[in-house]
Amino acid sequence: MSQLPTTFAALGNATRLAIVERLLAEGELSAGALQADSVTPPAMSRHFKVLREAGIVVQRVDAQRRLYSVKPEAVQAIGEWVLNFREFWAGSLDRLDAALKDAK
Amino acid sequence: MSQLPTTFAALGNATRLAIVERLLAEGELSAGALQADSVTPPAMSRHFKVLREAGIVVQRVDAQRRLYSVKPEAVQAIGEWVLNFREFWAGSLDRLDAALKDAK
DNA sequence: TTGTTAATTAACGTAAGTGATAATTAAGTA
DNA sequence: TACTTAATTATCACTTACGTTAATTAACAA
Repeated sequence: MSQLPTTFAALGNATRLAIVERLLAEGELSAGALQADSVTPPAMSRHFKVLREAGIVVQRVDAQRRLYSVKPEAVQAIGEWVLNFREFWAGSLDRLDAALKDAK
Repeated sequence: MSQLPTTFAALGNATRLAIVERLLAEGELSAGALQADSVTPPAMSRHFKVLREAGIVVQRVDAQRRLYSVKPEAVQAIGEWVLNFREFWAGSLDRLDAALKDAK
């Protein structure tokens, strides 16, 4: 069974999407560096857990710090889902198919 | 403000993702044709509402029937979100950028 | 050892999501 | 006018999601 619904659900929260976008833009960051002003650390911690369990991020331990980064496969899976329906885009996206394969 | 979290949240449910996938693969379908065995019609109806309010599908009325179809922009927005981080894919997806623009 | 920093887990309250059955609306059809 | 079909809205029950404060774990520093 596909875990795409789980992936989408995890990204279906503004705080978590912002976390993922920062990690994609800036690379590996600690929980503290990702801390949002609008939410408390415990709440952030549970958002990280949701992202981990959805297979979107991985955690690396460095002393007291927890360093997070995005798993490329997760974002790639979304890209491929969009591509599966490329006929919908007037068949103009076939080039992406090869591009995604190259990235593997 | 972006409505991407709303889009992802709407697709973060297996029943709704299945609805969207059928509409993408088969085109416009009625609520009845989309009816899943595992859920009751009222539940399906509310799933349609979530998808409508997220801007993912549009409803067209034909007598007693409600015909649904996917809004291309919604899927396109997801594709563009993935592309925004194409550096993450080793910069190999630049061709998709043009492809998505062509589809507009 | 004691204190500080970083992050998580525990416990709790409240809001939102999801499902069911029953009732309602609206449009055909006999 | 009934009757049937298609779908939605109303109501209710239950679960999950999300946020808070307090407590705990783990690692480093004085």
